[in-house]
Amino acid sequence: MTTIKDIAKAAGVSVTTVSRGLNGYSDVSEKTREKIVRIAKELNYSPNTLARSLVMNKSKTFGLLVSGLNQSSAKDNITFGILAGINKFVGESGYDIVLFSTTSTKQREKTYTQLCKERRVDGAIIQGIRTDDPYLKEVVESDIPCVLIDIPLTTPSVGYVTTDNILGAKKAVQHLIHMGHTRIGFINGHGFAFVSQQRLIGYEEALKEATIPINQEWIGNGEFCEVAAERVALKLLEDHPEITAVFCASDLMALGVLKAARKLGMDVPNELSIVGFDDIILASYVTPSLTSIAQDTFQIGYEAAKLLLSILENEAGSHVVSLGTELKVRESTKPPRQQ
Amino acid sequence: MTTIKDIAKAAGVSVTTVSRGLNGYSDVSEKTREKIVRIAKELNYSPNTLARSLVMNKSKTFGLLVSGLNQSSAKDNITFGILAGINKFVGESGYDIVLFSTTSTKQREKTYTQLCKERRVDGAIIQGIRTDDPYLKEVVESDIPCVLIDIPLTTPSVGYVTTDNILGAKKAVQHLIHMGHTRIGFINGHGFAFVSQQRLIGYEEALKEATIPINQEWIGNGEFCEVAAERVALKLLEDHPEITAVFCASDLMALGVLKAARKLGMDVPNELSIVGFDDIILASYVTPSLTSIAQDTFQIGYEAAKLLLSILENEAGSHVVSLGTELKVRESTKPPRQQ
DNA sequence: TCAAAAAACCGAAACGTTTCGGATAACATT
DNA sequence: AATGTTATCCGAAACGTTTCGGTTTTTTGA
Repeated sequence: MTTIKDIAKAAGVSVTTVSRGLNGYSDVSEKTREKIVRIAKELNYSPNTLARSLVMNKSKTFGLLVSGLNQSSAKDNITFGILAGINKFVGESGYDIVLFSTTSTKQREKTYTQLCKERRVDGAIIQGIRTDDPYLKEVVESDIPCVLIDIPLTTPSVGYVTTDNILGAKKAVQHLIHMGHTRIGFINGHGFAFVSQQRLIGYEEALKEATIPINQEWIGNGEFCEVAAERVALKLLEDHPEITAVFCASDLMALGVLKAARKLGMDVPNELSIVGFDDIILASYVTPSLTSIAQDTFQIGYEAAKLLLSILENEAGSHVVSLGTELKVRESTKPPRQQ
Repeated sequence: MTTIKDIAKAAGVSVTTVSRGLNGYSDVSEKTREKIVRIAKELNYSPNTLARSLVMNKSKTFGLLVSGLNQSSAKDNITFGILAGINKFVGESGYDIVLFSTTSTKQREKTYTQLCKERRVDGAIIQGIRTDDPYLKEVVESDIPCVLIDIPLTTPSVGYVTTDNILGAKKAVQHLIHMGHTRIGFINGHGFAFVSQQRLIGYEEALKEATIPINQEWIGNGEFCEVAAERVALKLLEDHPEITAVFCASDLMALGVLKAARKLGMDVPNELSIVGFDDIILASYVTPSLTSIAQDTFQIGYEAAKLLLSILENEAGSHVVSLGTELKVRESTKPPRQQ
C-alpha cells in the first residue's frame, strides 16, 4: 500500500509538499506538482481516508439509521425509496454512507451518540423510529448534525423532511366526500408516529369542513400493519355496517381492509370504498387497484441528504422541508349506492 | 470529545493501561480495570474507530457495491432483499457497511480498488454488475477480499453466492411440459449476466430431456426490462402463434409478456401460459397471479456477508454457495387447450 | 532473607495524513 | 548593497489509538 511518504521519497520532496501538491495548494510549483501527480499515479496511490479523517476531524461520511431494512418491510418499499434517494444525492456530492445496522429495537447495545461518534460521521439521517424512541432524546441533546424523516424537530443542528400529511389525508377524505360518502371510517397507524397524528388531523379537518360529525367509534388503530388492520377492519365493519368508505393511513393497511371486506363478502368498491396512503407499487397492481395518496419517498431521501449537507455547511435557511402529495384515483373508490 | 488520554489522566494510569484495560487484556488488575471502565462511562467515552482502524489496519467495515439502488429497480426489490440480508448478518457480527454510491455506470471517477483502498474496507460485496464491467477485472487482480453475487469467480480472496439457476429454469420449463406444453418460448435477459446463460441452459436441458426440439426463433432477449420484454413478446407471439407457453428469466419481464398478451387479446392462462423467475412480491398480486421460480434474495445477501467474513478470517472451505429455488404455481399456467 | 517468578504497569513508536510556522532561494526595489 | 517581496519548500507536531519491549512491584518458594 503506497503512502504519501513513498511518493515523497520518489519525488525527492517532503511529505508536506506531496500533500499540498496533491491537494492543489498554491505554494507548490507547477513543475513539482506535475511530477508528484505523475509519480502518485505510477505507484497507484490512493489516499487513506482514515488518516485524513483523523487529522481533519471530518470523515465525509453520513451515518444512516433506518428501521425498515429488513425482510418484513419489503412490501411497502418506502425504506428502499428513501435509501435510493439518499444514495442519489450522496453520489453527487462526494460523501459516502455508512449503514448503521441497528439490530432489534429492544436489544441495542450502542446509543445513537456512540454510533455516530465512533465512526466519526459528519452527520446522520434517521428514518423510521418512533417518537418514543430513546434515540430521539439523544438527537436533540448531542449536537451532531442530523436530519430526521417524518419527525418534526429542529435545533441549530437538526432538521427534518416530511410530507404534508395533513393535506394529504384531507385530500383522501375529501375525495370520498365529493363522491357522496359521509360515513367514513379511518384506520390509522400507531400513535407513536408523527404521521399518524397528522393524518388524523387531516381526516378530522376534512370532515369538519364538510360539516360531517366525527365519530370516534369509526376510528381504529392498525399499527401500520396489514394483518392488524385486517383484524381491526373486520370488527369495525361488522360493528358498524353503516360505514360506506374507509380511509387508511397506509396502503399496506388498506390491503388488510381489502381482505377484511372480502371475508365479509363486501364488494369493493360497490359496497365499500377504500383509499390508502403512500401509493406503494402494489397499489396499482392489486384487484381492485387502490386509490391512494402518493408521496415521493425517493424525493424524501434526496431532500434529506441535501438538507443534511446544507446544515453541515452552515448554510442559512430553513431546516425543514415539506413535500407535496398527489391523489391517485383508481378502482377502489366509487360513490356510495343510494339506499 | 473525550479520549483515552483523558481517562488515563483521570485514573492516574498510562494510556497503555487504559487501552489494555478497555480491551480486556489480562495484564491489568481487576481493580484498575473496573476503575478505568467506570471513568470511561462517566466521561461517556467512545473509542475513535478511525484511529483504531488506522493502527490496526482493519476497519470492521464491508464495502457495498450495488447497482440497483435507484428508483427504477423499486419494482423487483431484489436489491432491497439482498441489502436487508447483508444488513442482518452484519448486525450480528459487529461490522458496519459503507455504501459506495457508484454513480452512473458510465461516468465513474474512481476504480473499484480505489474505492476499497481509500475507505480501507476489510472486504467488499458486489451485486448487479455485468460480466463485462471493468470492475470485475480489478476484483481478480486486487487481492481485496470480495464476494460477488451471481458472478462465478473464485480466487483465494474472492468467492460468490448465487442461486441454482439451471435447475430453477429447468423446474419452470418442466412444469410447463408436465402440463402438456411443447411449444414453449423463452424471454431471456441480456447476455452480460451469468444468470441469463444459466437459465438458458436450464431451458434447453428441460426441453432436451423431454425430447422436444429447441427452436431458436422462440427465444428472445428482454434485457431484464418490462417494456423491452413486452415489445419482444409482442413480436414473438405475433410471428409464432403456435407458442402456447412462455418462460421468462424474470418476473418483471413476465409482467411485460402479460401486457403483450393482453394487447393481442390472448387470454392468460387459457391461450398462453406464463412462468416467471424471482417470485417478486408483485407476482402474487397481479391478475392473473404469476407462476414463478422463487429465489430468496434475503438469504443471498445473508450468505454473501457470511461468506465474506469467513474469507476474511481465512477459514478453510468452499468460496461458493449456491442456493435452491422453489416453484410457486399460481394462476398464470394451465394445460394447453386441445386443438 | 534472598532469588526467582509472576503480575501489573508504562514509554515510546507506529499508523498516514494535514498544517502551522518557519526557512530558503530568487527576484525586485530602493 | 541592503532591504523587502514573493515563490517554494520543509520539519515537526498533531489526530487517537494499539502494541512492543521493558520496568517496577508483588508474590512465591526455598
